[in-house]
Amino acid sequence: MARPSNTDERRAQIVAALMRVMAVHGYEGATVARVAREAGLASGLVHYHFASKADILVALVDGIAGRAAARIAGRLEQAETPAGRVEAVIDAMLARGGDEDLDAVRCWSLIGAEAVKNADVRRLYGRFVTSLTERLSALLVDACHEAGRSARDVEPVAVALVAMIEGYFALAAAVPRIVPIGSAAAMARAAVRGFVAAQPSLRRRSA
Amino acid sequence: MARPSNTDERRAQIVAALMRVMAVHGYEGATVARVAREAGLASGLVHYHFASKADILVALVDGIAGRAAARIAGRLEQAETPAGRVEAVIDAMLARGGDEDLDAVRCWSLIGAEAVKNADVRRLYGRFVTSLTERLSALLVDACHEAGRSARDVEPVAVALVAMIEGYFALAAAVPRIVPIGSAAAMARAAVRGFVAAQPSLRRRSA
Amino acid sequence: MARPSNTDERRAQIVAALMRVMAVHGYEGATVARVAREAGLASGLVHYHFASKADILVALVDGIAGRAAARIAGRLEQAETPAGRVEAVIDAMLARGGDEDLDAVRCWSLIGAEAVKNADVRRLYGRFVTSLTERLSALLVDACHEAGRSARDVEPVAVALVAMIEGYFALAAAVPRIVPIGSAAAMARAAVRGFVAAQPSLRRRSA
Amino acid sequence: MARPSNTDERRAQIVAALMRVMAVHGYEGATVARVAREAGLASGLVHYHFASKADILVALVDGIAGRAAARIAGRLEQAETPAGRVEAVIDAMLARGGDEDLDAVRCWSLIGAEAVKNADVRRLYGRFVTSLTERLSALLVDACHEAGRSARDVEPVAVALVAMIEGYFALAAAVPRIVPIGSAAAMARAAVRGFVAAQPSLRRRSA
DNA sequence: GATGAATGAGAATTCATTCAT
DNA sequence: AATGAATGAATTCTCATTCAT
Repeated sequence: MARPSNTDERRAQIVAALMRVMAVHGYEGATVARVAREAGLASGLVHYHFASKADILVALVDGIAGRAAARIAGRLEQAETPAGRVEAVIDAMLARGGDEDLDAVRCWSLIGAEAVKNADVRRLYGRFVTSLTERLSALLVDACHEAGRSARDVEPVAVALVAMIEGYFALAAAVPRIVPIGSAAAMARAAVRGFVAAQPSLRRRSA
Repeated sequence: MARPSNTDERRAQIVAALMRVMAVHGYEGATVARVAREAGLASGLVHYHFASKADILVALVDGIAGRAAARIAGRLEQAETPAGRVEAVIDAMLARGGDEDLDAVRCWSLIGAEAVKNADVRRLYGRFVTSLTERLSALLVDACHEAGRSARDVEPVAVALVAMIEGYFALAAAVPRIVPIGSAAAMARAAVRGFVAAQPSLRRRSA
Repeated sequence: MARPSNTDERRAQIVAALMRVMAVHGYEGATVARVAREAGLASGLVHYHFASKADILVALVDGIAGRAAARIAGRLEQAETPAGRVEAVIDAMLARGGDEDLDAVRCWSLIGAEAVKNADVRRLYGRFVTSLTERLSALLVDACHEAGRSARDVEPVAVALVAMIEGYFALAAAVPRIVPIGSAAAMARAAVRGFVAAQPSLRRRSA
Repeated sequence: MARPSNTDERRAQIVAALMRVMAVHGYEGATVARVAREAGLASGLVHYHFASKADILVALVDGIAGRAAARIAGRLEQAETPAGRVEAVIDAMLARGGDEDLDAVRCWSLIGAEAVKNADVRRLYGRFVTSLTERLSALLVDACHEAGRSARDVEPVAVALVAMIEGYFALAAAVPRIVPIGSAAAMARAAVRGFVAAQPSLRRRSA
């Protein structure tokens, strides 16, 4: 009774503010005071809703990873062929834009760096990257089979794709001009095609 | 005249200490006091040799980038074919190991993040990445021509390669287990082969 | 008219919670939020019933001192000789146990410390200690007379007894193991006997 | 070379400042800023010499306990009889005065309270109190034997003496007026005499 | 060149208290 | 009465940088 809880909205508001501030100032530079000001809140309130600054970061990692997962799921639903599903994942990760996206990309890059020293972040970052790799591995197997080719040694390829994706994020965050517009997704798709084409055929005797 | 200057050694000592400390604690976590202790020096001395902490970082970026450039130059000398030269660059960046290397990789990943907000670092990081891209572009052109294929649209490919390289660094720094040993260079080479093979032939009718 | 006031119960509930929390965390460590949680109330409610945190402490001092006074009164009623009455007071203060008592003892010790800087607490603490001293003085006079001895210089003895009592509280609160079980009241009684015995006799020549 | 260390003086300076401030404001009220101001130092310097505020308190406990031990040792040297040695300890603890002493007494009372919740302080406080008790026990044994009396059950007496001493500190800190001047040591001495006199004689058959 | 003490501007965090509901 | 969100001042602690020696 009295005072219905608005914790969820407040937390979201704070996390969003952290993302915007962090995209400009980095994680250490995103002081609680700055985040609070960006969110239009008193700084004490931030700590009312989050136990520590590190917890806001964790929530941000969760949020960005969750939205990426949602985008992937959405695109996968509409894909019809195995190869299309691989491309759906690639597009979900690379074919996007907009200001909020740029902030998210910058933050994701900073999060990868934060993972080097912060165990919680490392766990979440590692979980996301690992699950992305596993999903891509599975889809690549299907894509190879559909093309009548062996699916051997697919995992390093999935890792390479993930590396390329993460690398594009790093470049977009730090040296935005270097990535030709629209090239990222196209190049990743091409890499997949090249890989599938290079796999040995399974129909040796059918010729 | 009395004491011969040892500034250069001292600076190198401090930069090396920053690299080791930063690999563990990140840039903000690498306090001047910690760096000095790691270097075995009094903390005041650090500021005698460097105007600011940021300057040490700049020297570190220079150092890591310079060593990478040297490795590239060394491998290029021994390469004999255009394709071999592309692979030489890839190997120079990805086919390595050892503890010092892991520190360097971690730092490079952190440097990429630092570039998001620090203009000096951004400039150096951007310069390195840009020059790597341009060099790869040129070598890819040669490799395509050698294979009798068109060299159109080579630049996005170079960028994709650089993204993959930077992405491997990010993964190795944050989620070391995920990259199968030795797979990074192999995958990058494969990607190049796939790209060249996919380019249209130049000699179709000249035969 | 609608809701019957429950202020008294609520206040008691809050004071009891402060005692439990304070026994563990000290007064500063007993945050209003912790006290409210311990009492099972919303933190805002605490300030509905008490103007300030300091007021809860004052109520706690009152409560502990009041219960001690009640115990003294109870034991005094059953004592029949002057010496027995002195011992009744000693026992009321020292011969007890139980968990709630340990909390009270700890709090009383903390209250003594708080009195050093907090005027309100000092007043209440001083009032209790002073009245205890005065009562003991009066009872000691009776006990001396009953034993046919002079009652000169009784006040410092009463103070010494009070000091011993307060000191036992301090030790029990901070170094519980050091006080042999049951020894406190016994030692205080012995001290009284020793004192009375040492007073000059009044009837030496009257026989 | 260069800058000879002055850490010891600085630490002593800071500890002394804490004692003065704490005697007025309590431990929580003795903010690092206030202590620094009292010591005439920049607040950062306090943390250069002490890792935490709690560490200053620990040093203060050490200091007060150490000075008490030194006073005891000094008086013991000059005592010649067993009974005199017990009184030497009592006097070392109770027969003193002066402003610095009042601060120390107040602080010691606060320290006893702090021991309730702070493990480090509890350890030091307990160690002091325990060693005081043991020393008094041993001296009481000698005093009893010298008087030709049994030394049974001496330990609770030592504890009672320590309780009285600590209690006098508590009273002096919180309700200074209540203790008649000079009465504390006298009463403690009297208590000891009463105790020894009450012990059974060892020379039953010599009569 | 070298040392390590000194400075002081923040940083995260806590918390009594207030207030809208 | 009751809730729990909101405020903002205060606190401990950190740290790059400066400086006396």
